[in-house]
Amino acid sequence: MARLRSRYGGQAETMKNYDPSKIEKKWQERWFKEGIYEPDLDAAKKPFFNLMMFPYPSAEGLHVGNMYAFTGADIYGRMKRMQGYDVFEPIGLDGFGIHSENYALKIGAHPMDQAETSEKRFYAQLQSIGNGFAWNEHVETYDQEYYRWTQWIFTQMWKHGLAYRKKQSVNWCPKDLTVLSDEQVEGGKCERCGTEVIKKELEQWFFRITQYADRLLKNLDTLDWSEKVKIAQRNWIGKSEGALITFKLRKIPGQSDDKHSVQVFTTRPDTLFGATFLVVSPELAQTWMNVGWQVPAEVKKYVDVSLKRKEMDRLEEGKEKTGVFTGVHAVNPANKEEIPVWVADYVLGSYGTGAIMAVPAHDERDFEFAKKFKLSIKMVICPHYPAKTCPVLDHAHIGEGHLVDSGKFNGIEAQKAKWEITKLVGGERKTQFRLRDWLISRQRYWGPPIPMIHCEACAAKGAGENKDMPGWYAVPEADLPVVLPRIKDFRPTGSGVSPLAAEKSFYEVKCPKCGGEARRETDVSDTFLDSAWYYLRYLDPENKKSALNEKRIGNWLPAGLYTGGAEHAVLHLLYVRFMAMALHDWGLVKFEEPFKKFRAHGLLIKDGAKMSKSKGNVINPDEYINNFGADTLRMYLMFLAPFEQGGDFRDSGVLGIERFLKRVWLYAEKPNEKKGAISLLHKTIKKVSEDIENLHYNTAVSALMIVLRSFEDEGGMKEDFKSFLKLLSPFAPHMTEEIWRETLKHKTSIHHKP
RNA sequence: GCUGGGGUGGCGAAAUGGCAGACGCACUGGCUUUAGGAGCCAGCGAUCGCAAGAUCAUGUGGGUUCAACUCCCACCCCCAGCACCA
Repeated sequence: MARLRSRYGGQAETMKNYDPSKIEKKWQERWFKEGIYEPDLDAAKKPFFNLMMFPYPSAEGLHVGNMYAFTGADIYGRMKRMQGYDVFEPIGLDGFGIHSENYALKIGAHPMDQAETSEKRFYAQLQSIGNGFAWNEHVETYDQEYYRWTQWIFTQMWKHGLAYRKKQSVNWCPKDLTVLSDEQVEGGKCERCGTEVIKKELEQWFFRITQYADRLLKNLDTLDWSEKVKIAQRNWIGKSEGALITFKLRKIPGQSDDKHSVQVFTTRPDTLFGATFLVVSPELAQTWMNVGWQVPAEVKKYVDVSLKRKEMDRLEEGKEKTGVFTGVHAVNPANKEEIPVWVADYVLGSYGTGAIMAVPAHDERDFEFAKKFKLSIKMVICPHYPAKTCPVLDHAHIGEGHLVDSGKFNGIEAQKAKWEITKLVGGERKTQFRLRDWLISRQRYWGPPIPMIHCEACAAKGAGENKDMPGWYAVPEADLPVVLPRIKDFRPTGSGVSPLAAEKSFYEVKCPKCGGEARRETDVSDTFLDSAWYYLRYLDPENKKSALNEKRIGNWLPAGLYTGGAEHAVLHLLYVRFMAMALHDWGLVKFEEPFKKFRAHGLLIKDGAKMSKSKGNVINPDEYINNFGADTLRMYLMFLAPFEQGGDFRDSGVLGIERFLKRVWLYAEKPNEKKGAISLLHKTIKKVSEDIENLHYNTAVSALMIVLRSFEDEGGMKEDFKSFLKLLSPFAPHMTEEIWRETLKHKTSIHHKP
């Protein structure tokens, strides 16, 4: 970079004609003044909501990767405007949350001050990239007038029975003394300091996203989204059709009777006759111990050790399976055989019933476990039926076949006997999802305080807004927002509560019901709640009466295009769909799906690695904009590769685009007005339109280069050059505007909708 | 392990059944210039050849076709995400 700067930085002579530093700022200011990117939100006839994921301003400034994403989205929007749409392209800051708080901690600033600094810096940078942003409609998630409504949404969740509290284990980093969200844990280690994450039992708030699992899954089929994102969501939701089957327990140590039983979930009830043992999760074994079952000491020890480790670590180390026999036996309800019950950490407490029937002959994991502990393996599905040559297995047979050793079901195709066998043993069909409820509370400072109040007196009387959770009340709407107080020591406490729990003036509050002494919730909500509804607020950010402007929402949404990173495939993009469905069910919005079309952009690579701060290969766009101009950088970024593929950033490539734009500039000064190759221009108009529609910006740029060459060599009429400028204008909005209005003397902007 | 994307010159990439390498970077030669790391012109996959031209070439091995980067089968490698979900 230093070399490039010395090469071009002060070279007034070479920059004499085309000086982006002069024209870009000028047009940015004039566009804003003229309001050319502000559609009429109430009366637009052809609304097109061009939405892009808003950035979290946690780092030193805007990253060239952000600029890549925003420019790519902007080009699409600019084409839509040329096609006659009223394009609305807002931007904002996702400034609440752990990312921003961690950055403030790192540099020793207060998050409130840091937010102010970052906001100025980000908005200045976002101005400089030349997008057609609607600056009148920005939102910042840490703004009181914004989070007031985030809190309101929380209270609505509560009122509709979608918010609840439950004790649950969470990720805990013992060095940073903080809880971490799942996405901040990488391979069992803290994303920030690399310390082994442990788990901690804490009472937490959850949103009942699982209630929407089926709809979230089904609607995917109707969406025009990047296929990889849809697949990731399907896997994450993880629907399984199976059966719940009950096994009676016997010989329970410390229990005199045989009344107890255990229920398992299986997708393969057809293999029931082959179930030769049961396995329960350490969590379930713990509950048995809690009610006084006298299990052997080694079982107790195994359960203790397993529970101390995080589920994720258990899975990671799980090449070699571990487990112990509990001493308990169960009866296989199909053939009445008595089978042993083991406890092993390969069975998860959080999925299904926390217990499985093990069919080693037809399940890889059970097979491995049975081999290791020398448990019996009984084949009940024969792939070569009726030739009864089922050999000794060296791996589980999970494929198809006919049942054998299965009583009256012998000879039947396994798949067909599934539900018959379930019926025989009194089991029930059950659809199971992998999706878990959304853990929404954070024991941190920098977020919207959860707007809930707990009253001991009411709880004692069993009073409250939810009979399952006596004593809990939502903060009344008139009392919102619950303002996040400025406190001196905002560091995470390490004791399982938010720093707000040390602020008496914050948590001491009157009960909204009985008026007695009550305590405010001191946790804040997850930053993903802020971003689950931000796009709705863009349409009326100043609205003091309501979170949503239903009329405008009806006109502008679902959004025509949503773009962003694929890393949010199952986080933000799932939460935002869930939220839209909830709002839909409450009658506030008309759609269930907020984004008709979603496209994930690719990642920028530098020196063979993904750009990231830890790798030290992050590019700040400012230097490039200062030296070459935003137009050059925009166009260079788009020229790298197809937008959805990402690109390989290298300094030297910028020069090619700079040369091209200078030639455009020169040509505008001294056009070669001969007839030229008209059919080439027409083909190019078609190609560029199609390429932009498909987000193939790189080939659109190359087509424009070919046309310019043809103008230079063979000439082109003025009208043809104007067409060319229009095609170029989404990529280089400032320079084309300068030529359009200053050289060609047009009265209105080249970016005006026709 | 599963899922998705990908493998083409020195580099980023085009071409989705019809002259492989468009467009750009880098590089080489020339012109211009007081000079230029500026601009312009030309060349630029490999091998052989003074040249015309010939042969080879899109991860590997097979196949379909008059014709394959493109379609089919098997395999290898890279990137991203998920990962004992019963």
